[in-house]
Amino acid sequence: MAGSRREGTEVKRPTIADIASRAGVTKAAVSFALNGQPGVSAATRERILAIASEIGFQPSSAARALSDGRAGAFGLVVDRPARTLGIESFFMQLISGIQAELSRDHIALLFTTAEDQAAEIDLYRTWWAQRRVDGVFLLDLQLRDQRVNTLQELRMPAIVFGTPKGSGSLPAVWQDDTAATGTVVEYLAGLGHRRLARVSGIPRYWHTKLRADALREAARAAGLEAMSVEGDYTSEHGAEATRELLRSARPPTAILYDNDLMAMSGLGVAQHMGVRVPGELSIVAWDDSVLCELVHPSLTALRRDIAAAGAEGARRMVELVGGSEVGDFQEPPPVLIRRGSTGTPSPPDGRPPHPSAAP
Amino acid sequence: MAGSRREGTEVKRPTIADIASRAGVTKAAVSFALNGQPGVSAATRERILAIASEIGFQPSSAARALSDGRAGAFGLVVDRPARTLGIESFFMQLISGIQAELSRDHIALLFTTAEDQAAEIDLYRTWWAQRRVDGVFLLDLQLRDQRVNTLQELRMPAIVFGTPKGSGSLPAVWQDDTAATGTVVEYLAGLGHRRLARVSGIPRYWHTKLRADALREAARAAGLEAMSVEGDYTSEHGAEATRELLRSARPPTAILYDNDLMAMSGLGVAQHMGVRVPGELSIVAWDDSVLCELVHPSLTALRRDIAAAGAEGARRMVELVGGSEVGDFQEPPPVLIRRGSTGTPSPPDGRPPHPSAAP
DNA sequence: CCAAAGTACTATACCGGTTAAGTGTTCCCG
DNA sequence: CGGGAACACTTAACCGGTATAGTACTTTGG
Repeated sequence: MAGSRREGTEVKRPTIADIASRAGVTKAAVSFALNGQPGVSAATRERILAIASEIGFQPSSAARALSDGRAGAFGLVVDRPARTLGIESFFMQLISGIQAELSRDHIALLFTTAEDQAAEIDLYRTWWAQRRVDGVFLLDLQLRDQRVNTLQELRMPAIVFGTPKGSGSLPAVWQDDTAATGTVVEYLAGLGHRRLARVSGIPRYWHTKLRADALREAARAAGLEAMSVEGDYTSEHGAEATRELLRSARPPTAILYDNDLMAMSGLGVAQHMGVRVPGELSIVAWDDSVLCELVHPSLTALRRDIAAAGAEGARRMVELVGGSEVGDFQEPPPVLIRRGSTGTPSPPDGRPPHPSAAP
Repeated sequence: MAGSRREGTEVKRPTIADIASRAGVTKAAVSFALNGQPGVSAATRERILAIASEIGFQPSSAARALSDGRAGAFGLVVDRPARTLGIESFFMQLISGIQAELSRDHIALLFTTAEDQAAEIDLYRTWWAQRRVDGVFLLDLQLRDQRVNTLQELRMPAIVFGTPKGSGSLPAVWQDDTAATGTVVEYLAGLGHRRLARVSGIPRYWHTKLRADALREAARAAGLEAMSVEGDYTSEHGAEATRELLRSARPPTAILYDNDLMAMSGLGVAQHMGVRVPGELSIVAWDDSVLCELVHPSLTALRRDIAAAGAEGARRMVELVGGSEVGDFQEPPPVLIRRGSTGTPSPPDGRPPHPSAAP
């Protein structure tokens, strides 16, 4: 036969029918035995289990999905531009945390990127219509997030990573951005800083807004000045925002960046401008990563156990599709890792900041 | 009823049976119409298609998988330690390239991390036994790679990203590490360098070996000295290896690092030791990324179109599971992006390398 | 004008699981 | 000793598609 499609080479994978005929019982009996259901004697169950493990039986995910209406898989979509690095170790950690929880139940994770939010929503609709997934994990909740509406409309189970704000009926696994911001402000105030700045992430994200509000409030409470410049997580914006802040009439003595990448490029800009870190400027990064340890001085950063959050989200997802009522979960507060980029600010304006800056 | 499992809230998703009853035909007729098979009149086909799109019909992936024996999904597993960042933008680009190709056919991608290679192999076995995937993408081929044996034994389709060496019968999408190494050596020799070094990746990887051999050969051909230090892609090893090289009796004037992260920490070490870059030391990174643009001076790097490779791999995977014979594919040669970290080496030993180094 | 061929379907089996309902034994108890 | 329950299964339907065989009706040709 010409044009053979590797016929005959396919290895027949065992089914419960194979086990049944070997054990001399019916498919139903095998199913009962494998699933721990009553209806078979201990001896028969034993024999069936032995045969199953001997021939390396694993149930067909498709057959099971078709039969019990569960896909046995969850979905995770990213629609951030792929080039904003530094955030990406986040995904690896999140995924390994999620998977650690799911692999025990042989649940798979569909992971992919999408061009934009519209494409992401399309993907949810398609996945749901095709019964590819039993639910999805949502990231980076936005102020009026269309995804939440769509998922609620589809009655599609979802767990939000980020913030319970604006998640509607969707359960959230969240870190307390407000408290974490307070921690940073307290720490900097304790060092003697009086003028703080923040280079924010994209303002349409909820966590950006929460952190902005928290900074304003914490600064007010501590009697500090606080200013904010908008960034977008890229190093370019981090650099630009930093230049702007340092050139201003009353530059801050400490800057909190919304991610590690911007913090890192901010450090580079400061050093390039002859501003000593931490002598004249302290730097704090939100999201700890190897990047923070890599630069000189290394960056003080807020660390969060992302894998643990992923695992918690996965657990809640399993409960949710199991039909339980699931509530929000607040992660342990992020820990401030103190490194070389923060310190007591140098004496106020008027003194020459450093030798080489003399006109 | 207590303990209700959200009964009654489930939205019934449409099936071909729904379309059939609406159109007044049988399921078979609907199937023929939807799949462009003969057996229905143009008018009926039209009517069925209209109903299908009106009710938003999408075929159940499980039913289709069960029926035609295809999972409609491929798998991708990473078993690198999650903390070696800098490499990770690689995955995002690869995945988006793969998905760009697969989404057209509504094929899904299962992505996950594994503790080690044994866990990765277990996962392949499980996926295959459960018919979860139709094939897998393999990364970071090792010298005697157990995964290749397992996949061949299972007759499980697979596409290798990396090198055709040691991939056995598995088709590979690969970049020419040998030629790329030659490009770098030529470039550095042209600048006047005579002593090159390389901080390698993990030696059990094929591409590490290929690059090592290529460097030795290219250096010999150009009449240059070449040395090699082993790294493992982490910044710690990059730093340590760099210190070792720069402290040696005859330090190199140029170092090629096997990834961006090591190159970056190598730059930090050099600067910390008072070695001017690129004056006294030129630095080249394998794998371009935002990191390379972020540091001062920015890093000369080899750039590869990872998304394009992913797309090519996905195309070949589809052909492979379709039963076609699929061969290896060589990617266009990586491009050397010249940045500030490379230049003409300063005059040979004996001159004081820099002011502050005086005893 | 009637058989052969084509058209447009229908009926049905199948993929590999799960599960409700049915059947034949054995056991227990009044 | 007879009837019901408990046990250990079997039978058969179902999930939602695909594919093959069969059927009724129309068209064609010698």
